Amino acid sequence: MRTISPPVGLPALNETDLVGQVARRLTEAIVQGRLPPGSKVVEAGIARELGVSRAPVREAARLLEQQGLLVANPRRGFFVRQFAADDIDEIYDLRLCVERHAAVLAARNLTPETRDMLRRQIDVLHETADLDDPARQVEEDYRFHRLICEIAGNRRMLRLFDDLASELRMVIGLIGRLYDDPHEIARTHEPVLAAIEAGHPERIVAHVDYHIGHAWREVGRLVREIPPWPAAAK
Amino acid sequence: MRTISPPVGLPALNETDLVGQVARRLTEAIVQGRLPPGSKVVEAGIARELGVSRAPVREAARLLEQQGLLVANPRRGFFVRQFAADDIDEIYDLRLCVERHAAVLAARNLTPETRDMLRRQIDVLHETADLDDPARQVEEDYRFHRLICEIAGNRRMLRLFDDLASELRMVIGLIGRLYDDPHEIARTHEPVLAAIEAGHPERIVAHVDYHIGHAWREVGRLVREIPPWPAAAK
DNA sequence: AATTCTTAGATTGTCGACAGTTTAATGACG
DNA sequence: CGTCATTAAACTGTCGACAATCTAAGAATT
Repeated sequence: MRTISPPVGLPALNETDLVGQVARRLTEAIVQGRLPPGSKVVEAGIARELGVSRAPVREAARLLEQQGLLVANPRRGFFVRQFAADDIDEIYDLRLCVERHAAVLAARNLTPETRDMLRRQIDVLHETADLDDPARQVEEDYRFHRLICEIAGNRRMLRLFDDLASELRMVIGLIGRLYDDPHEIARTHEPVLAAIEAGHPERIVAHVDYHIGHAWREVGRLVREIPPWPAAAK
Repeated sequence: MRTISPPVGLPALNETDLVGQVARRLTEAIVQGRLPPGSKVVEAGIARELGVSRAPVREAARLLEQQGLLVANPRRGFFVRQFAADDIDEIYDLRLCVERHAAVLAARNLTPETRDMLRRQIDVLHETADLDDPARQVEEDYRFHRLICEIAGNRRMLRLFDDLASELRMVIGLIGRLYDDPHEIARTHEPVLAAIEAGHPERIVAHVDYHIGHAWREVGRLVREIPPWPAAAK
């Protein structure tokens, strides 16, 4: 005797989504540097470690490959991606191009609700700045930029942002720290939001350029300083 | 007794890349409309039809999912993507944003060689226009735009272009025809190249906007005219 | 000692099978 | 007749196995 289907339309969490879980675990391991760039990802090893078979691991690896965290060599296996300085330039070049556009669109679609969401996120950034938790800080930073893309309302643009962010998360995670003064970072988001609220395309682009350009230079500098990745084992 | 390894560094074609082959076959079937939008892609069926097991089919499907041709419903299978009018808008919005930038970068990197490649591709477009082969025409059109992205020199941007193009190819393939006068299309590429050769960012953006905007309106119109896809079987 | 050949171990690509879920068809009931 | 349970078929998610290939260690050769 089965009772009625659930009345509230809940997102229906994929109870047994092995592929997703494996993908998350792998991502975590990569970002935390436990799987250093250049190292081989042995399917059977991961599978044994997680108590699953190789099939879900393979599919998860393909996912991470598409996200740019892994590189596949046919008949040779998956390897953790190695980033060079010019990868950073590519990512930020594209990101800048897209986020400029996203911000302009977001301004066009801005409602009181979405405006408040952005403001609240800046508050969160300030709160997080006190926690001395770099990973969390980076995460909340992305959340702000992601919000802009969401408000822009182009799903493909949002996906692109997520892909670029996943690569950046890896790089930044490996660098370890990013910002010297987390509060300063929180502050630099404010003029971006102000420009969006004002709705002047030129001003928006100028502020986005300044903000992202800053991060670009910063990350680029750090990558060039600590270049040969931690331990390209194997 | 094995002779020496081949002296010339050839690309080493992946003899037995089942996943890739399956992916190509599937793509073909989708673009040609044999797998209509909304229809279910049964793994076992495809596998049997191609004489392989389900594993490669699954991985190929995941690939096409990332490319936006399929949609995965957990525990329910893969379905051929259904495009609505707003999908077209999303794709072209993003494409415009990216190609503007690509064209400006291409102008910056332009060499006599790459310039000639672009010119030659326009010639090819004119030649193809006489063939009355819409699919080929669309293909050569993409080749021109892709060249610009290649010359721009950002690999991630190129990949984004390819993904967007693969979605557009599907839509346009299903629409059947695209251009009334293929020669006119060939001609409209010329001012774009001219602007890139001249190297004025504003002029480049203006011409790219005009060219892509034209295609946007055209495709948008056709999609709205022939809206409910051919046969959303199943 | 350095380089090439040989061989054993490790790893990927692919396959067929099985359990659990979804879907469609059938029949019961209002 | 239409709605709701019941059952059978179809399909996905996952697994373990096997052959083909790659990798690395050791032997042979110069």
